[in-house]
Amino acid sequence: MMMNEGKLKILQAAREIIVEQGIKGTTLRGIAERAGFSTGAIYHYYTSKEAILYDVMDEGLGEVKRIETVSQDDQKEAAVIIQEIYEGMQERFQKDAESRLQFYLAHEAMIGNEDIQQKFKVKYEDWITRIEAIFVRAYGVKQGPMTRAVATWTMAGIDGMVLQTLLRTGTIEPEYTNRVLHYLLTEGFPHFFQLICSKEMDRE
Amino acid sequence: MMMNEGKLKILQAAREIIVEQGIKGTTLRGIAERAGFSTGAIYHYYTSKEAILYDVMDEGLGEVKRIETVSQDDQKEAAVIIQEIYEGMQERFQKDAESRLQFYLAHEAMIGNEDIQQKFKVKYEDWITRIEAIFVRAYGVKQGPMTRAVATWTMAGIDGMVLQTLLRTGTIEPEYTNRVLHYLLTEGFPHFFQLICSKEMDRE
Amino acid sequence: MMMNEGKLKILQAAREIIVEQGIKGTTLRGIAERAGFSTGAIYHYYTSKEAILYDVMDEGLGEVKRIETVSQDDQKEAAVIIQEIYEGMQERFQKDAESRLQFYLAHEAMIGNEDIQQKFKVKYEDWITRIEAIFVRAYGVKQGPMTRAVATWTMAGIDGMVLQTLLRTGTIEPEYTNRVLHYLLTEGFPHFFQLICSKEMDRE
Amino acid sequence: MMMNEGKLKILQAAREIIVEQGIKGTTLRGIAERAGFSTGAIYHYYTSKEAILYDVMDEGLGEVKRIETVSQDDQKEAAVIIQEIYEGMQERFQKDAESRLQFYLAHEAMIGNEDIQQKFKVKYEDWITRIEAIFVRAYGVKQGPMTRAVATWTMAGIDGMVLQTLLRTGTIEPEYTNRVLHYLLTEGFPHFFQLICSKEMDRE
DNA sequence: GATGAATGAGTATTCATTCAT
DNA sequence: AATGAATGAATACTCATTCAT
Repeated sequence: MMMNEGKLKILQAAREIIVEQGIKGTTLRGIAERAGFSTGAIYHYYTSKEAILYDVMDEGLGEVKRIETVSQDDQKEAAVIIQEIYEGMQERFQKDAESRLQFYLAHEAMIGNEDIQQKFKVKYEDWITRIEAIFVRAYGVKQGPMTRAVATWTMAGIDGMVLQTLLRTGTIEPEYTNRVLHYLLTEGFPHFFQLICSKEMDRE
Repeated sequence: MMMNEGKLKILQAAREIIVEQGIKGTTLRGIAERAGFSTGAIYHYYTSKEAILYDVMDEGLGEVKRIETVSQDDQKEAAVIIQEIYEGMQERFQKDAESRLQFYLAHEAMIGNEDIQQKFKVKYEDWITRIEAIFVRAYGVKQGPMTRAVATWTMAGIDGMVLQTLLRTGTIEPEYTNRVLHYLLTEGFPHFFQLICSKEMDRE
Repeated sequence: MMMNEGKLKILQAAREIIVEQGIKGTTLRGIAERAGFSTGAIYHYYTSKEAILYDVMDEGLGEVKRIETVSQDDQKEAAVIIQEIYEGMQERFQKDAESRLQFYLAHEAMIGNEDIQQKFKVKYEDWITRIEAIFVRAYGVKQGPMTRAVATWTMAGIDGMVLQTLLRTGTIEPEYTNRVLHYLLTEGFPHFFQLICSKEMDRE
Repeated sequence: MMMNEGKLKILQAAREIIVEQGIKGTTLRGIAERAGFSTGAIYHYYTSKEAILYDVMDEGLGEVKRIETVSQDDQKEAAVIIQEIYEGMQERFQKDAESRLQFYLAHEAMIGNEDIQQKFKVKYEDWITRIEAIFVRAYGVKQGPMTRAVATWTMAGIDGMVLQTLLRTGTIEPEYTNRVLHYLLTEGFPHFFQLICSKEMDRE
């Protein structure tokens, strides 16, 4: 998707304003001003405000990696991989602006924008698949509905923690939740998969 | 808090419109029309739109129990308690409209509404404390930062799953995520607390 | 003009609010509340807000004496009479609320309310006539266009000083303006009338 | 201060409506219509109705000289100077629209608009200072609290006469009040200052 | 392409007035 | 008489969109 300089400026401006003011507080004039255009000029690049928001969402969801693909270096031990994902999540919690944009877009999607809903579906599939792949490699388990389910809950847990961070609920020190996360990744999940495997075997 | 019929009609109308259109799309005129009032009549019950939204939120967050307080019947076995909380969560995932309202309010809180932010803070504290209490009783562990941390993650997981539900990501069948939830509650968490306890002892 | 208790309460309330908030800020509901009535009840006493304002003006202008009629005690010396009028004016400058009401009504009259304009005309005639009478008696001059003109300027000066007081211009200490007023009344005006009289005689 | 055509149109429209209907009756829609704009267009020039009124006042009070600065031509005799100020006042009484605007603004200031109140304070100081300077030069007296006090009363008298004119009290023919004004300026005030000076000397 | 003035429908809010009770 | 809920037109203000230049 070729995108000229003007469009990029507009998108960047829109993203910034959405993060600062929310979609409700994002006006065309505000976007134009921040992008360095006149209000009228915007219409040379986009036919409507709606169109801009659509592209913001498109780009916004596209850019976010959330969970980086773990390097395909097979030599790495499980512990290293887990450490990497742990640090990745930690980093995720810091990215306030990006998370904010994400939740604002989710909000828009919920209101009924089906295009965005479809994009979210694809994105979540991608994110969860990546997490699942990491688990499969790190824990040496067979990929299947249960690995997917664990990955889904992991994704959900991250979303929920980010939400609490954005809402500034401050109900607990990160120190403790991090220890839980670390334990889950290094000991809880492995143990969990063992239980499942043995159960599955029991069934067989 | 006595609440007359007019206020109830207005709140109900506001709630419905928020769920359908989001807070952005919720106009006073819309509320008035759906409540069967003229625009001016609204002001007999509420001094501003802000005040209506505040009440919607107050009621909205107040009504939602999310995790029911576990009955104080000490005779119950851990398994029964866990089953109760499991079913409570299941039920939670069904309440689409209520969840939607919750996320819209969260959105508003993020944009900067400090009243709502404060409410959320209080609510999350309450919810998490309840979950923690259940864990303490069910698993027979001592209450402390780690029980709180686990409760916080549980809350986060639920939020994240509700979000995925509302976004209709449909990345996995509920059957599997439910099994993960069930395992976590019945075996994962107990084992997890054991690990922590033994670690704590090692330290000593 | 018989006036029942309800009407009096309403008028008093209206007067107070006008003084505090101006006519613009005077609402029927506000009047009703302060008068201890329901909004609807007002309409048993007055057919419209306009009618209330009209009565406020009627009463308002009627009550104000501005320059009290000097007692008709002929024994008094000029100096005493002048002292009385001087003190009357001093007192006038203190009556902030009453002055305020007066200027608000004048404002309304200027906007085009002809009834009020007529009332003001009558009132000013009355006020000026009183001042003139005092001058005639105190200075022992013959009543005529010139005594009237001096009285008119005196009235104007008082109005202007009250206006500056209400506007809080604070351009000078009352001490000095009072001395000017005192000199004018005790020496300036007598001298002034002498000059005129001699001029008039010159003409003859 | 560059002021484009649109702003000027709006100010002119606002001024006219204020004079016709008072500030209370001055609506944005009314201004827009008379200025030949749509309601929204107004906001390209002014950020609020408040801002328009502020500019009206700023211009309104700024333009009004009331008492022109007497030419600094030292050759002029006292009589000439006094004649000039006398004619200036005469002219003042004619400017109905301008005076009306002034009283409407004063009304607004009294209601509590602190910006306008401040402007009035500055303006009155300026006006009175000018009158005082004229007196000092014309009568050859030393500037001090008493010259200021006389100037203040002169200003007050003018205001009061303008008020009576606007209210159409018509209690006396201008012929007579003008004669009083003329006598005051040419003989009353000089004599008055003599009296004061001699009194001051008596004290010493 | 670019500008920014102009549009007009839409928003929350106010308030004199009405009317069923 | 009295209430106060209800009305609806009016108010200031916003903003996506258009269009002459």
